[in-house]
Amino acid sequence: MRDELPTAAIPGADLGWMLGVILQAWHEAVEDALSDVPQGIRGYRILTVAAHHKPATQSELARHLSIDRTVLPYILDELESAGLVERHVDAKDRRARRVVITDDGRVRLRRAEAAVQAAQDEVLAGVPTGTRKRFLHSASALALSIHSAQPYLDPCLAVLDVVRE
Amino acid sequence: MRDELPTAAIPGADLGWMLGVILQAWHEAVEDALSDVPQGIRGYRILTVAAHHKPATQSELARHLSIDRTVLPYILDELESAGLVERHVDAKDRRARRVVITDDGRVRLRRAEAAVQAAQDEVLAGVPTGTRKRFLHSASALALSIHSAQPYLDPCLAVLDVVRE
DNA sequence: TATTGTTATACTCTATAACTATA
DNA sequence: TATAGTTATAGAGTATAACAATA
Repeated sequence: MRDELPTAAIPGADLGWMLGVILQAWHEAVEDALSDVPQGIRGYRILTVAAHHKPATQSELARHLSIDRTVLPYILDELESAGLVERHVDAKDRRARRVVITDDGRVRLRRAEAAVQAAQDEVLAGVPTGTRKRFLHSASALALSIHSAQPYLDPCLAVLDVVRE
Repeated sequence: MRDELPTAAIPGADLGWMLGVILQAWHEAVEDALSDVPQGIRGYRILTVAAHHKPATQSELARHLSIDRTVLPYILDELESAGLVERHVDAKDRRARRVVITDDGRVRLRRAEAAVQAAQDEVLAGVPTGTRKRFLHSASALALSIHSAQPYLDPCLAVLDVVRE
């Protein structure tokens, strides 16, 4: 370990600071691009998971979004009253609700995905293609490494367990 | 543009999500390692800037930390009453206070830097050295690209204007 | 008895507004 | 008049606690 760290190169610009700068720019750009999706980025993520994974329960969604489960109801209420998702009682465990995306939800998601992609491209536009690729790939590897090492007994979301259509 | 994006590869794990996972892990580990520094990460960053840059005003520090200037007083109060920094009235503009680090502050910072480094190493330990290096370098390039494109008329902090001892 | 989802409440954090002292 | 720093207050966001339904 003890790599050639940019941390040492620019005092005050530690890794956390750098990631904060990037993430903040990403958030602003993407939140802006998602003005027509209820609850913005959170609503978008819920739609994404609902569309591409097998229906998750609210607890699973909460863990995936890294928020408390008590925050979910009002987010889902908005998505549901906008007709983008539905809460289905799980047949095997009638306490749990599976969040299912509607046809309208899929249409809205499709538009949103394009908008998010465009916004993200703009955030990344300041560095050359090679740097961009290296950043996306290494960030992906690192995030999955951290995520899969989470001490959850009950795993957050089987991120790799994707339902391919 | 339109690179081979992990975004498309793993639905629900967009760039913002990945950075959030990494940054959260970093925050937890580092905040933990900085238990003896008043105000944790923020206190640490203030000490770092005060030690390695020419003394910044509180407005400059606020912008560097991406917080409102009204949040700084209570942070500085703690650092000052712990004897780690001092507020010096700027001779050229008696309204402004320059935040200066004390000798005790430098000692505390030295310990803190080692602790932060160790914590960060642990966060990054899950991926191979090459990935780690690529991540740190590309993140650095991207963060500086975004940061220098900020629409501040009054620049946040001349990150490159470092005072080398 | 434990867990899912829900609601109400309390708490934390942040930003807004108003003030002072300088410019 | 505008800006740096400060303070008090209001607002947004979050978690804590208590509840009903189900396991």
